[in-house]
Amino acid sequence: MIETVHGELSRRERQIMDIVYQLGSASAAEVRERLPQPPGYSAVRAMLRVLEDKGHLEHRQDGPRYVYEATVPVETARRSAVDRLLRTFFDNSLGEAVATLLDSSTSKLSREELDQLADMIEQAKQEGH
Amino acid sequence: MIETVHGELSRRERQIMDIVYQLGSASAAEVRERLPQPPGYSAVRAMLRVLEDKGHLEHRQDGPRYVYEATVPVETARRSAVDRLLRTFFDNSLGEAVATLLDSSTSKLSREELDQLADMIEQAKQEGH
DNA sequence: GCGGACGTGCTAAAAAAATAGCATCTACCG
DNA sequence: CGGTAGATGCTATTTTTTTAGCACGTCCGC
Repeated sequence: MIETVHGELSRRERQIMDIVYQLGSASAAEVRERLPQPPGYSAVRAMLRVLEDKGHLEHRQDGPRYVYEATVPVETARRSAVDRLLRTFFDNSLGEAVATLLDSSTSKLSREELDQLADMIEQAKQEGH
Repeated sequence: MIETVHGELSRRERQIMDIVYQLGSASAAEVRERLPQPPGYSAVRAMLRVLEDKGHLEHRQDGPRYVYEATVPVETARRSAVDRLLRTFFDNSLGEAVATLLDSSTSKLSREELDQLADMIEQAKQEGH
């Protein structure tokens, strides 16, 4: 079982990885802007370097600056993040989890999205039996 | 915005909080058993104490031993964990998230569960318009 | 009642993480 | 050009995390 993002990372490292995943790719400055109680610029750079050493990030040169990106593709990281959430908070019950998502107050689903989901469930039923 | 569990915790602290949430409540020994590369027993106890100091845990006496529990109710922690996941990996798209859950290879949904979900979506449609 | 297994509290120490500072390099504008 | 803004690579230092150890208390079976 791979934990990919969480589990073995320190506090700041985790925060940084989250930001990088959220943005897709990011420069040191972009990361810094989004860090809570952001440390100095070089602190951020130092941590990016560490994360690169550990193999979690890689950079490419973009003009004058480095742009970092996760080595583990977002789909994979997402998958394991979901698994982790499921395990920790939903006792691995997919149903419960979907239920919580659906009644999320954070964001509303549009009619189309609901239809899409209904289709997906329908399809799951087909495949299921 | 409350991050409740993640964000401000150190590596071990996070691991411990996850375990406590997963179990509902736990003794030092139970936590230790589940920690990856578990440290010594007193190390675990020390961290539980720290987490209690910080206000994340509280304990009650259960016979001879302490049993720890999160101060923030599961529902709340769950909610903010979900929000975080949504933000980090799904660009706040509920639809995408549900989709990922549904095609999870980790666990299959039973016919009943699928029906339940269909109902929930139906209901969301009702409320929605 | 006595000894051991299993608790706890506290403290000290080792290890890791987080941060800042400096020297240097490069691109670009006036 | 020359200088300024913004990068980078290192290294040193401070702070936090993580861990172990010791002294003491309590419950239970023999």
